[in-house]
Amino acid sequence: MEYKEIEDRWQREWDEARLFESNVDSRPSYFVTAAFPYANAPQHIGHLRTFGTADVLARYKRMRGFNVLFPMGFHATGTPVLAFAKRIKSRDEDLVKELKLFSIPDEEIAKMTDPTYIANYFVKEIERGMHLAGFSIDWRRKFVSIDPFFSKMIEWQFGKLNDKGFLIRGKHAVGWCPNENNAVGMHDTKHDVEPEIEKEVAIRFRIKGEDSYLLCVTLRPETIHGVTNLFVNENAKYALCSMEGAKGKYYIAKESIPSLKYQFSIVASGEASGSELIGKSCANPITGAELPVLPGFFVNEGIGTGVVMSVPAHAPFDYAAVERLKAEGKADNIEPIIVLETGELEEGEIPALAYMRKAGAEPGSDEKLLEIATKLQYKAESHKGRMIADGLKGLTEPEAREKIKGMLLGSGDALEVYALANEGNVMCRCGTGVVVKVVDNQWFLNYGDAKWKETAKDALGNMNILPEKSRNAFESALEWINLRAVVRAQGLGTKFPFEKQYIIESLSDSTVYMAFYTISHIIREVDPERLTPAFFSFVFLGEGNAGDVAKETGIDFDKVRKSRESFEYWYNETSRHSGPDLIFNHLTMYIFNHAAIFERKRWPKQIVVNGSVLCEGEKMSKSLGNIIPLADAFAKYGVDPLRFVVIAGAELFSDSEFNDEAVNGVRERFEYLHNASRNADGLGMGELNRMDYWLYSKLNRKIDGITASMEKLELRDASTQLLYNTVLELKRYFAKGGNNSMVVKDYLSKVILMMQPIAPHVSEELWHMLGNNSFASAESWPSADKEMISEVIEEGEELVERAVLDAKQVMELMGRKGRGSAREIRIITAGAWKHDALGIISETKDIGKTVAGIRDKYPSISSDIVSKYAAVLMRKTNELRKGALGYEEEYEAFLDSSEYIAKLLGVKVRIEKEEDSDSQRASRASPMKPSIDVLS
RNA sequence: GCGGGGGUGGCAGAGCCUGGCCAAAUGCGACGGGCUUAGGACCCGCUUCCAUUAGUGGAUGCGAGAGUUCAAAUCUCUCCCCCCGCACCA
Repeated sequence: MEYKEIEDRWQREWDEARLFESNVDSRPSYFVTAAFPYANAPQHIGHLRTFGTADVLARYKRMRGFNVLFPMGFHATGTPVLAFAKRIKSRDEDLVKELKLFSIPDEEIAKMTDPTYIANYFVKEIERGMHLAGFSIDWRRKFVSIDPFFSKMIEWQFGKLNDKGFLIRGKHAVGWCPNENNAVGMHDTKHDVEPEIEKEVAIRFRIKGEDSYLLCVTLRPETIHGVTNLFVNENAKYALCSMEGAKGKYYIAKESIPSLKYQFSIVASGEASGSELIGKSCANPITGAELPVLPGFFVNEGIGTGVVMSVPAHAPFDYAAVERLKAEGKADNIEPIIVLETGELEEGEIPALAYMRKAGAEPGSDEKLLEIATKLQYKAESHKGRMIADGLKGLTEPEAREKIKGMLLGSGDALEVYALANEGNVMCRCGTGVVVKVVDNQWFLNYGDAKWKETAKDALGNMNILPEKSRNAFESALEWINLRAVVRAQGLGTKFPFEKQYIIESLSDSTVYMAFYTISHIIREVDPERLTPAFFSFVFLGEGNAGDVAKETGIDFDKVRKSRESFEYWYNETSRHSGPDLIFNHLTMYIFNHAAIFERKRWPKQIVVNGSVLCEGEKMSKSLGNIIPLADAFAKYGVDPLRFVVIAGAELFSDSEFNDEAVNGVRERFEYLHNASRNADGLGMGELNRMDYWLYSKLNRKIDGITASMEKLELRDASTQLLYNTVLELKRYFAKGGNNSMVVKDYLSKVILMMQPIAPHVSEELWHMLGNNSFASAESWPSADKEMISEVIEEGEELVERAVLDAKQVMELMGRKGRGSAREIRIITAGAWKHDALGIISETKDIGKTVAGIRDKYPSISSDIVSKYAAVLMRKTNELRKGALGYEEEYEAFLDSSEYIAKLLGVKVRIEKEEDSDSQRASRASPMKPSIDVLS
C-alpha cells in the first residue's frame, strides 16, 4: 500500500471538505487545546505525542457527537528566540549544525538574525508538519504569542491579577552578566547551564580592640559553637568596607567585591593585607569565645568574602589547615569542638578526622580528597546529625541551622548572601563569568496567597486529570508553588502594563490564552488599540453589555457580540494537553490563573498529561544527534503507522518507544486489514454460523472495551484491542472457516471507524474500500450491541482451542511411543451429572451435599463414583468456577467445530457425550475438560 | 534533602486500586520445525527448574526482607535501587 498517496489524497479531501473548521452551532461543544509549540525549532517526532493525543481526543469527541474545537497557536515570547538570533549573528557552529540536521537551507539560516523572522519561519514549518500529521486543527484561529492583539489580552489579564492583589513586589536574586548587564538564564550561558542560586549566610566576627569585623560566608551557621579560629588568605588583599544594610565596617577580600557589589552597595574605606589580619583575634558572636585569625592554605579570595570560619571538628579542610599549622607550631592551643553527633562514630572521635579516614584523606592530602571527605561529612551530618551544642541540644541539623540563622540575622550579626551553587564557573555566552545580582522591586505573582491557593485547590478538586495517577503531582505542585517573578528586562513579549520597561515573563503570559482562541478569528482585523480591558471583561466575564462596549471601544457591534457568544459556547467542556515537565509550572499556573480570573463555570475541566518519546530506548536529544525530524519520519514511515506507534504505543504517562520494528509491526497489520477489506466483497453469503456469531461477539465486546479506554485516553490499550487483537480475531475467523461477506464487512467497518482517531488516513481509505461514500471522520462512533456478546460462544471457542492443543500433545506422544499415527480422535464431553456436580460444589464446597444432590437427580449414577469425582473437584477447590457452558452447549461447541478440528489435525473426528460413549476414557471427561481418545 | 513516578520473565510491557482461573497478557528477540533455490514474509512449536512414554505433577518465582491471610506480583511495614522536577527557565 502506498501510504504517501493515500495520505495526500485524504489531506486534500479534508481541506476541501473543511471538516474541522469549528463554528458555534447547536451541538454540544468540546474544546481541546495542546501546549503552544515554541517557534524556535522545527518539529521532531517527539512533538507528535502531545499534539497527537489532543488530536485523537478531538477526533474521538467529534465522532461522539460533539462540535469540537482544536486550535493551535505558537509561542515566541521570552529569550530563546533572541538568544537564537544572537547565536546566528555570531555564526554559532553548533546551532548551524543543528539546523542543517533539519535540512533548513543556508539562505534561510542566513536570514535568522532577526528574531521575528525566526519566529515566522518556524511557525510556518511547524504548521506544515502538523498538517502532514493530519491534525484536525482549525487553523483560522492561529496566532503567535507576540502578536499585538494577543498582547492586549495579556495586559487585561495582568490588570485583573493586580486588581485582585496577586501582583506584589520584592527583592529577588538572579544570575547576572556584569558585561552585558542583564539577567542570564539557561539559554544565555555556555553549554546551556542553568545558574543555580543558593542562599547562604555571612556571619561577622568583631575584631578585638577594633571597631571593625571580619565577615565570612558559610553554608553551615549551625556549627558556630564549634568555631575555633578564622582563616584568611595571607597573600590576599582585604578591603575595609561599609555595606548596605549592615552597620559597621567589614574586612572582605578585594577580589570578592566585584561579585558582591551586585548584592550590596559596597564602599571601601581602607585596606589590609592578609598577613596583617593574621594575629588579630575576634569574638564569636554567640559564645563570645576568642578566635585567632590564622592563615588558611585553602582560602580562595574570590569565593565568598575570602574569610572562612574554622570548624575543625566538622570540616575536613579546617581540620587539615589547623593540623598543618600545628605542625609548624602556629596553632598550638586550638582543639576541635564537637557540636553535633550522628551516632555513627565512636565516642570522642573527631568527626572530621573520621570522615577523612573514610575518604582516605589525611591533613596533608590534596584538596580533592579533602573535598570528598567534606561531602561525606556534610551528607551524614545533615541527614542524621543531632546537635549537642548549648541551646541547640537535640535539634536536627537543618532545625539548628534555621535557629542560628534567625538569631544571627536578628541581632545583626549576619547577612543573607547569595552564591552560585553550580560546580565550576558559569559563563555567559559572551565569555564573562556569571554573578548573582539582587534585583530590588521585582514583580511577583503571589501564588502563595492562601485564599488563591484555596480557590485553585477547589478548581483542581473538580477537574478530571488523565492519567488519574498524576493528580498527586498536581496536588503537591499547587502546595509548593509560591512567588513567581513575572517580568524580565529583556525578551520578546508583552510590555508589563505597570512598568513599561519590563516584559512579561513568557510562562506567565500563557496561562489563560486558550480563551483567546475562541475569539482570535473574529477580532483579527480589529485595531489592537481598540481591544481595551472593557472589551475583554465583557467577552470573558460578561461584564457590561455589547452595545456599550462597542460604543466605548469603537469595535463593530457584531464582532463584540459574536466574540462573547463564541466564548460562551466554547469555554465549557475543555481538555488541556501537555507534557509532564509542565505540571510544576505551566499547568499549575493555568489552574491558578483561571481560578483567579474566570467565573467558576469556565474553570478548567480536564488536563491530560502524556509522556515523551524515546528513540531506540534513548531520549532524543540534540547532542546525541538522534532527533528525527517529523517531516523525514513521515516520509520514511508513513503518517499513520507513526501516529500509532508514537501516540498509542504507550500509556499516557509513560514514555513511548519509537523504533523501526514497532513501526513495521503496525504497518504489517495495516496491510492485513487492507487486504481483508479489499477481499471482503468476494466472501460468501448465507446464514450466520457459529464463527459469525463468534466474530460479532468479539466485535461488540471490543467496541465496549475500546470505548471505555478512549474515555480515559488509555490509548495503548485501545490500540492493542484495535489493531493486534483485530488481526488475531480475523485470522482465527478465517482459519475456522468463517466466510461471510456481510459479517466481515460489518466487523471491519466498525473497527475502521474506531481506528479513525488514531490512524485517520488509513481509516478513510479502508472505509471507502468497504464501499462507503462518507467521511469516516464525520461518522458516529460505533456503539456495542450487547445482545451480540455471548459468553457461551466465546468460551466454546476457547474450549475447542484448548482441546485441540491437548489432542495434538497426545498425538505427538503416541508418535514418540511408536504406536503409529493417529487415524481418529474422539472428543467426549462430560455427562450432564458432572455439570450439575460442578455447579453444586462450586457453590457449597461440600462433597456430601454434592453427592446427595446428584443422587436425587440421577439415581442411576453410583454414589461411589459421584463422591470420588466430587473429591477430585474439591482438591481444585480454588480453581472451581462454573463455566458459562452447559452440558448441551459444550457438546454443540465441539460439534460445530468438528470439521475444523479434523482438518487441522488431519484425522477423523467424532464428538460424543459421555453418556453415549463406549470409550474407556469416557469417564475422564469433566466440564471444560473433555476426554480425548486417540485411536490409531 | 524535598516532591512526584517507578523496580515484573532475554528485552519492552500488562497485571497491582477491586488478593485466588497468574509460571504471569501482548509484542519483540532467541531456539526448534514447516514453507522456500535461498533470504524475507508467513505458519507451527518452544523459551524458570525438576520429574513425567496420554493431554501431567511438583518446586522456585514478580527489587530485598518481614508481616496480614486458607491464599500475595497484588494488601501493610522496613530497606535498597532507578527516573523526573526543585522555580523565575522555556
